[in-house]
Amino acid sequence: MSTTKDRLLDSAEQLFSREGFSSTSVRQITAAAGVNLAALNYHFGSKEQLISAVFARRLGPLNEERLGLLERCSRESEGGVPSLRASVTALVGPALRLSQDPDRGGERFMLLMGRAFSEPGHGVEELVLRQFEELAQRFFPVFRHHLGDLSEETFFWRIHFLIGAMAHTMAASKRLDFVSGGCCSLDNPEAAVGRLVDFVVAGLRAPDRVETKP
Amino acid sequence: MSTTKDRLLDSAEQLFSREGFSSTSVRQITAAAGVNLAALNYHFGSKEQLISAVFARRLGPLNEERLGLLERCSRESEGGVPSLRASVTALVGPALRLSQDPDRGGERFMLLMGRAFSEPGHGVEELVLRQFEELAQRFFPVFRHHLGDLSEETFFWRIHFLIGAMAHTMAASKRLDFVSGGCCSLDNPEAAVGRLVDFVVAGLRAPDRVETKP
DNA sequence: GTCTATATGGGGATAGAC
DNA sequence: GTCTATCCCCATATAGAC
Repeated sequence: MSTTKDRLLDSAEQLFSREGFSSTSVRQITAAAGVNLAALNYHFGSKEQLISAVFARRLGPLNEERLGLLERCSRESEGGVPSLRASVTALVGPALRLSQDPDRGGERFMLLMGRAFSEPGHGVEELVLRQFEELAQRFFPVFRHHLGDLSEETFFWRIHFLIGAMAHTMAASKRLDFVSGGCCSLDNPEAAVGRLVDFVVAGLRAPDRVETKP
Repeated sequence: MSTTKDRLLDSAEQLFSREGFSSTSVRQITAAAGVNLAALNYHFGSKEQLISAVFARRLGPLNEERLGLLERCSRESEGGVPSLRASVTALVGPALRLSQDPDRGGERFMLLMGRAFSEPGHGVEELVLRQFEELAQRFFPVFRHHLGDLSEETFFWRIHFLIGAMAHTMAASKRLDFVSGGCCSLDNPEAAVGRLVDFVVAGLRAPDRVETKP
């Protein structure tokens, strides 16, 4: 039997992903969860703290999975440094698989990640960026090891593009349907991971043609 | 002298980009514009129609610029087909330059584009996708001409990644500051365009390693 | 075209009984 | 932990005078 707290988290995740944070009222959430209006404030204190809780529930395990994969690749590689392809896969694979797993929020949670940045003022942006810092500390040095030819500026720009391609793939599968006229979809996560990694690794490895200003 | 209508559009653009659509009230908008509350409904009919108007004002000229650039490249190329690099530049260049031009909404409008997709229910998503269709009709055949080796499915996935990298670059310059520890920024749009094009063209051209299912 | 005043409805949060 | 009832505030939209 699911607890009141869990039902609130589930209903909130679903409604926030469909309607946005501001457009979703606590009355809608409690009604959908089949619990009393006052239970929300009792368990979470406020609507804002509920929003944070919705994110924290998914983000922790996701990032642990990414770090665990990276570590496994490190141990299995000679020299202790995983290949660029393997490390990019460790970063984007868990996220894309999560986005197709209905038991862990599936597509809903990925839509929410997009919203975290584009609908500010709920404290979520900070939460997500803080979680990201831990990833950066572990992943960036590995990337840098394979991309020593790039200037520092170009290196970070490339990371930025990588994040963009990944975020868009997670959050915008509906737009993929649209641009492809229906011929592509995300139902095969492993193929999507492969395609994303192909694209990103080639982009990261492109020669650095932009002069850094002196 | 700016008209009431323009002042409402400017204030709305600014507030929507900072706070989101639902969180911004018509009272805030009219107060910031220094006009009467009722003027908003008089000129635009409703808050929703104002939102659409904010987008339509910027999106039309932007896409015309992109199509114009593509056409110019076509005329200047032998055979009438511009290079992959030139056509990608025609697509992403105007958007990145716009995002740095305060006279045309600058960064504000780019944040709004992100919000258009992540805060639904205001009719904006449809508006943006409709505008995008015209771009697709002109740009996609050129891209396909240079990427004949890819399966159709992989081709559209690559376009999807291209859009992701572009959208993220436009909307998320603050996150670039963050991931780079402050060493990168968007103040030099031409360098940013160059870096984005380098990354994207290399990604598009990567060999197709994913088997299409039979 | 612009204003004031108001109609009408919903929002988040809480006090206090059970 | 859960409920009811309620406080107080703000939302969008419009009617009707100027």
